[in-house]
Amino acid sequence: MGVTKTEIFTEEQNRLSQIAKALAHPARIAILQHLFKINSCVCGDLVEEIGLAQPTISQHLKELKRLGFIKGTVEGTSVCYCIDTDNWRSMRKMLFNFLDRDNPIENCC
Amino acid sequence: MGVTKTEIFTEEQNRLSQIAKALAHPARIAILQHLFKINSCVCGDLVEEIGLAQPTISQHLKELKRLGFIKGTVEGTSVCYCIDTDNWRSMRKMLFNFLDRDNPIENCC
DNA sequence: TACCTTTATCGTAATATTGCAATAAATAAA
DNA sequence: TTTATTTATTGCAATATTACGATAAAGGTA
Repeated sequence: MGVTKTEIFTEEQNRLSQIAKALAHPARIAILQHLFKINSCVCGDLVEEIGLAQPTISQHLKELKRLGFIKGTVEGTSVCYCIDTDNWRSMRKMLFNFLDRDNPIENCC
Repeated sequence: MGVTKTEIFTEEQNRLSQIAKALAHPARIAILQHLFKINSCVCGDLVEEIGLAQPTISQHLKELKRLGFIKGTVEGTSVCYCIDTDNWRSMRKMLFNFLDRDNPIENCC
């Protein structure tokens, strides 16, 4: 049917997959990398930096903002984006907790 | 268009987004969690464990296998799945490297 | 006010994803 | 060989995602 059956999964499973989904596009990875690289806000140079059309970048920014990875404040005619540090840390922590396991059985199959 | 423009991104950006995409579904999170929980292989009880139809689970397993998160070996009529430890660690490392940053500027906006 | 700049939204086309019934494939057991 | 069991594949319908042109919205400037 094309729609995920969220109701049969736990809160944690749904949350983890949502966080992962936000990172599941190279443009959104690139946006986050750029924000960390310049170590401050970004005010509109993402379109030339990344090479997608302005509406497309706007859409990706909206998605990152929806999940809480970034926040944006209006500054004159432009909007200033930066990492939302608190949310970034909490989502990173969730992913770390999930990923930081090791299967002690090296060759079970 | 609906198709991601992979050619304008770096190898790393594409790889990271692919890894994230594999985790971007609660069923695949649940499968991996289950594999870690039982701490060994799983031979076909995932359908009842998760609650999706058998072809759907098979599809998710295929995707996890394609990315290298799990591996499966035929064992009689059934197939035995487990975490692919080496790949798991290397993909985890990539995600860690990407996620383990902090923006020193707390409130730039 | 009129104009410019910047970002968001709308509408739409192309493609991808999710889910499952039906069925095939593979192997074990009778 | 026939039958049962388990998993993979096919085909399809419903929905989601990606991308962008056109345009709106918001605020600054002349």
